[in-house]
Amino acid sequence: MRASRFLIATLKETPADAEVISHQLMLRAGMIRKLAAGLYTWLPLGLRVLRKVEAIVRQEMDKSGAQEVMMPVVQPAELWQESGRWQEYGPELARLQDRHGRDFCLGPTHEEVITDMIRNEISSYKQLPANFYQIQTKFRDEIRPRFGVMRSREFVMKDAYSFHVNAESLQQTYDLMHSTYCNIFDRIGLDYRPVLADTGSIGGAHSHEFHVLAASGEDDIAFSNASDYAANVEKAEALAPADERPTASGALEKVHTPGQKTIADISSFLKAEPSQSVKTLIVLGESEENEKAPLVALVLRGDHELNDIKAEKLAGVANPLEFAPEQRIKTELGAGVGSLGPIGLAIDTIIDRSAAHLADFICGANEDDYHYTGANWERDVALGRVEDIRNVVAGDPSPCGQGQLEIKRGIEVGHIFQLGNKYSKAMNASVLDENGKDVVMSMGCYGIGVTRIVASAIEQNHDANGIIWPDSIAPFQLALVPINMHKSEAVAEQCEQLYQQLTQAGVDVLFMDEAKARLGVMLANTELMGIPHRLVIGDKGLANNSVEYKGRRDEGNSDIAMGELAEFLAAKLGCNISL
RNA sequence: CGGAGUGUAGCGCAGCCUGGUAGCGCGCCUGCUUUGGGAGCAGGAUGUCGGGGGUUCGAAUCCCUCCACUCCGACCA
Repeated sequence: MRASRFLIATLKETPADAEVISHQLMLRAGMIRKLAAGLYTWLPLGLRVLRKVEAIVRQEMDKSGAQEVMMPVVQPAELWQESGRWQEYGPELARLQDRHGRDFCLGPTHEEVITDMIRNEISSYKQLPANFYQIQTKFRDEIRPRFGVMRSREFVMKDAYSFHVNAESLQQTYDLMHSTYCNIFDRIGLDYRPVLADTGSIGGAHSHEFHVLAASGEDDIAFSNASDYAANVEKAEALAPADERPTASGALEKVHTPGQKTIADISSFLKAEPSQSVKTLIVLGESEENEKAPLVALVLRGDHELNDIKAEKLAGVANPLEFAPEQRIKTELGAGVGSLGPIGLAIDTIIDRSAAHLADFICGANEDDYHYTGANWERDVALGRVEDIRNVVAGDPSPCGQGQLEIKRGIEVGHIFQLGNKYSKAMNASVLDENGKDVVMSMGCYGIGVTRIVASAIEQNHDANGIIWPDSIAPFQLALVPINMHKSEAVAEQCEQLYQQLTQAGVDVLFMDEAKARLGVMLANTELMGIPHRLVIGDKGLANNSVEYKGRRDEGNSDIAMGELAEFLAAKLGCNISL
């Protein structure tokens, strides 16, 4: 590509509304432009990267045996009503009507459409297992789009759906997708981890997320420092402490704690560690329709955080989790939220494993401005139902039994699920088995955020001068930079010849052929755009029969003799070049 | 939706408090000079000052209202 015929839309200054580095650099390098909140135009430079990511994803999916299809973005409401998600999905599902008043939505995902297709097209177990994928635009009307294409409303996703006669077959394809995803992220060159995950609103049993590790990530990932165990913090189990609970050593005492409400208040007021106290959260319990939900108390150690997802899955707790209104707490429990505790509490109480392990702890006395010290389970209050309801923290023992947990931030770029028969059952998608009997298919689904990969690659690969693309997805492999081309026929000729030869060898070259462009501008642009390899051709070098090479991560230039250039570039670019 | 903030040229911003000719830097166009790391000089183009309403002789500036966008919390690839 000749720079004179390519839109180089670099910016010197960082646009004010870009927060994270990948968003800033994508704007500055001229990859994307914002059209409206969460909607981006991909400029030629950005699209080149996006296409390279797509190509890798497509190759690896094809290699796994999956078949590519393309489903509509606009989907009829009937299918969503059939699966129940027309109601379940909420305002994130963008709905619209056609001119006849028929309801449609913009597809945020395609389980319904693929299941509809499969139930019509596949009727025998002999056609299974089968895995279909597409790379396509999705629309989710996110509450708060942010970070550029990292969380946009319209984005490109690779989504795949597999169909099976039984759970074993599903597990096989799931494992195959797991390794396919690893291949994809390995090839792109990302620092990532597969982690155990919650299945969320898509539903199903087993699930892994693939996270790119980056400080700007929106998820917390817990890792074992001694094994390859990794899980989303939402999902990571907090084990019960292994040792015995200490025995009570002090007497239960009620102390006046005027105005001390938060754990931090109480701890400093009583000169105790937050970990020596418990906090008591009141949430709504499960209820029948039209019935007032009962209150349920959740008891955690003072320094721990409630894990909503764990809590709302428990029997007796409303799903989704909802905190009780303060007014109800006050009237029904007789004390405000700052003074609650398990002792003498007349509602169902669920105690976190770590809180259950405390002895001589501090808790609210269920009377405003009073707390207990020296409280002990069994002695002062029955130790009722004990569950895991907290987020793990760094230093917790790993649930795998080896080592301790560390916590890092991750960007979710892929997610694989075993859906089971959630959709196939609701939509009556079945095949005949070898006995001629109807069997509802099992399904798996597998997503990759293609646009998000582009942003996360930048999050992991940049410096003060701009983007540093991994070779696998760079918009151009090599920048060809002439010095004073308009003055030197030798430079012009040599560049033109190199450009032709490299292009013919299949190398993606950006030839900075704008005659009067200043060197500094060209160099700054190639660095900002993150082009991994660069050749600078000038009269001085040519006089010595050499050109200058610099890798994007290299400290300085190296002079390459013309005679050795072909071999040198072939090694750098991993392809055959003859000059 | 709740909380915080911002809308002035393609981008980054000043002007607003205290009403009176719409500005600066970068970018863009023309010419000349320059050319081994974001050039210099000279000339030039570009604005419904987010929209609507009000106050006023007069509004970018004051008041009301609507809209958009960004950031902090719940969603997810």
